[in-house]
Amino acid sequence: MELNYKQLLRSHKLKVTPGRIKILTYLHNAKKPLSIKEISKAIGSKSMDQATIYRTLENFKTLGLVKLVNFQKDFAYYELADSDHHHLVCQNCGRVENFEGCNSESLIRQALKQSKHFSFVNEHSLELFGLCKTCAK
Amino acid sequence: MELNYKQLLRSHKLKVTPGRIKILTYLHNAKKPLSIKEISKAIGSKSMDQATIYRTLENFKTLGLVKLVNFQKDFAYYELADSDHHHLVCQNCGRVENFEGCNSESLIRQALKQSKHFSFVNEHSLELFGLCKTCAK
DNA sequence: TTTTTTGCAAAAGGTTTGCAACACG
DNA sequence: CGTGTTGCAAACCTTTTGCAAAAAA
Repeated sequence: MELNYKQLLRSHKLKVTPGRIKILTYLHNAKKPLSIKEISKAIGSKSMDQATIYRTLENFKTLGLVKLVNFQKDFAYYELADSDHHHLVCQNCGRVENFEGCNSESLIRQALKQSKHFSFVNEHSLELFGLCKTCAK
Repeated sequence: MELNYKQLLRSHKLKVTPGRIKILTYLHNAKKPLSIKEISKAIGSKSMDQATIYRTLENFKTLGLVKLVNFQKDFAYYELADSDHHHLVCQNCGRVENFEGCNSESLIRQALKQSKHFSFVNEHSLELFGLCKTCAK
């Protein structure tokens, strides 16, 4: 497990450091997007400075290791870029559930057909906001 | 035109003020999401304080007059909530084009079918990021 | 006149940056 | 040992807030 992360970092020409391993491990275990605050708290603010966490995630994002997720909050959420899914988000309690099969190919094809000025789509963001069953009662 | 905005404001129990009319008019004319900075510059920072613009848009958003749009930037973009469309965004020059027909009903139906914990979706965000034809050359 | 709205200035909160010390390879 | 990485503190930028003055109804 940890070995995979070492290789992953090396393959991106990043040095293997305890902080980077911790962040990757925690993101993996969480199985949902995490805020910097959550990551910082989980890892321990004494063991890793916030600035370093910000720099690490920015770094990972640029290299495509990690995705920035839009939860309509005023701070950033990140998740590992290891699979293609989107999120159902509870507007009341913040619960997150993944879903797959957004059929982005046909969506993008259709958008480009309508478009006058675009011929290429690189990435897309899609999130659904509603209420989980507990909060809907 | 302006009369419509007066009625719109009154129907939401908001007082009609020059600033509110200006913001609605400018959003209408722009036909694309605008940042606070753009709105402030267009309206004239002397004629309307930034704090008031923030308060006005927050207000409009709560009342459903305006939508917050996710452009993966670190500041907010708003547009009039008068039609249902999404955006193609150029990652190089920032150009924005609208597209319609995202087929959200079937998307939402499919997501809820997969979901263990959700039974209701209230709203969704969807944006496509790529390169416009000019920047793709 | 009564209530809402605005301007101003200060504060808050998230994120970025410079630089010297440190650690990986 | 050399270069990439980290910690610390300060700076930055967007957004929010308190309060008194001004404007709408």
